[in-house]
Amino acid sequence: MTGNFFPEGLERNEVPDVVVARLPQYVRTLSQLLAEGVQVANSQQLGEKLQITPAQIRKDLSYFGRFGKQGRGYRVQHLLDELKQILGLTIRWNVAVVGVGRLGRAILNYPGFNPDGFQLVAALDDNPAVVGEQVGGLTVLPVSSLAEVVNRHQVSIAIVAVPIAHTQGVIDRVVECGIRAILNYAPIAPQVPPGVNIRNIDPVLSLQSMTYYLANGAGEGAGF
Amino acid sequence: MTGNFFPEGLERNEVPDVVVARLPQYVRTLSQLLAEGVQVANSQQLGEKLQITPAQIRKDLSYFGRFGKQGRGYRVQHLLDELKQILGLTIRWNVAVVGVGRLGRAILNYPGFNPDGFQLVAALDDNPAVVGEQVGGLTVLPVSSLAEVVNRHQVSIAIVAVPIAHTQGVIDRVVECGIRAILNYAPIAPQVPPGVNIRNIDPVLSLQSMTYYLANGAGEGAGF
DNA sequence: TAGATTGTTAATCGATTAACAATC
DNA sequence: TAGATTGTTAATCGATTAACAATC
Repeated sequence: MTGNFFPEGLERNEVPDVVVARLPQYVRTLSQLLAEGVQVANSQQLGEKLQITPAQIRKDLSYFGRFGKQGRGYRVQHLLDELKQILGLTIRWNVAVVGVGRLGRAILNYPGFNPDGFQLVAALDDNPAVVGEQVGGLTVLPVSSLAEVVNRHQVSIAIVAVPIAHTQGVIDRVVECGIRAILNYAPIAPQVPPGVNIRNIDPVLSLQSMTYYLANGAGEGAGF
Repeated sequence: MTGNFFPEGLERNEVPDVVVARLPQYVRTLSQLLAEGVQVANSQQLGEKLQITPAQIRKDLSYFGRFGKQGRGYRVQHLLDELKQILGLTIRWNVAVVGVGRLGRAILNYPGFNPDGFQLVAALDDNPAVVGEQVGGLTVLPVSSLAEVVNRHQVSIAIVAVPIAHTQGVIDRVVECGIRAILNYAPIAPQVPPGVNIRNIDPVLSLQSMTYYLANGAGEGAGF
């Protein structure tokens, strides 16, 4: 899609997933610092904000290049730009929401995706009572039109918020349409073929791991 | 709060957080198997369902006791009961929702928490226009009444869904009221003192780590 | 230049997996 | 009993942290 960002001959595959998962947090913190007018930050200061050791921050960044200056630290604006580039956040990503029930509606009306460059461009549902309705500024389309919608709008991400019983089936269809990134809100862990990314938003699992600590005394440190 | 569940003299602290985080998934899978009428399952079969190695499942379970029979496997009902007990899921947990904006409303109307033993018993907001309103069967109370509400309803978990600017402040107050488990929906990582558990539900972070793989070719295996 | 902080290598730590004796 | 699978120990793997030479 876009070029690749591995200057020193590093293979993409060498970057651990856990490192990639931290980069968006770095972007958040740097954006915040920028908004506060901070121009330069060192790994120590970033580490405090992020609750991560300075060594880890430097190590993480080293997978992608050299972004700091010895004796100084990192220019906030510069590092932010670089990380956004690496994460593909300079591109606008078109997103289709499949499932316009209670949860789907909340997602379609949630204003938190667009500021980060994610455009909800289509809403789909299989319930004839819902198709045609206007939700979050979009006309709900039948799921049967998925392939067409994906092509027409250049959709590369699907947010799936359908009942458990339909989730795996819907995700299979989404994958068939060429989608390679899925955000799933159903409380199951759907199977996807290699090369397809999926993340599950599952608040009940989070609650259920916390009750362990509530029931068995003591808590963790800073959570995770 | 309740008794502790470490038969062989195991210290609570020895169980890695990552293991605790997997237990709710085991519970899910076992519930599903039970619903399908499966009575016995071995670590191999569980591993396939969960996309985890059989060795890991056995290792994880061994932190808590011996639940299987050599040559047979695990009785689904029995293991499920044990894990629910360990996770504290036999208790009913009372939950307060702080923040009754769009997101808070979606949460209060979401039917997915109660079936798992979490009771939403109070809704609080600081907006005078919202206080007094009925949402999800609850009358919205002012945040100033938090301490009283926590005591009266024996609340031990807070779901916080307030704007970023207020999140840290609200969470500080929640902690002051004695809450030790927090589910935060604001897109920041609030600081909490040791002994307090917090989980952040942050779909934008999930999307932003997926764009990395979209922008830089290839995907991961089965997601995470 | 002297002081500070990066980038990177090596050491440590912890989690996952393999292997197998115990045992149902 | 023979076969299967657990529970557990030891080996491996990978991620985090410490340390320090390079360098701004």
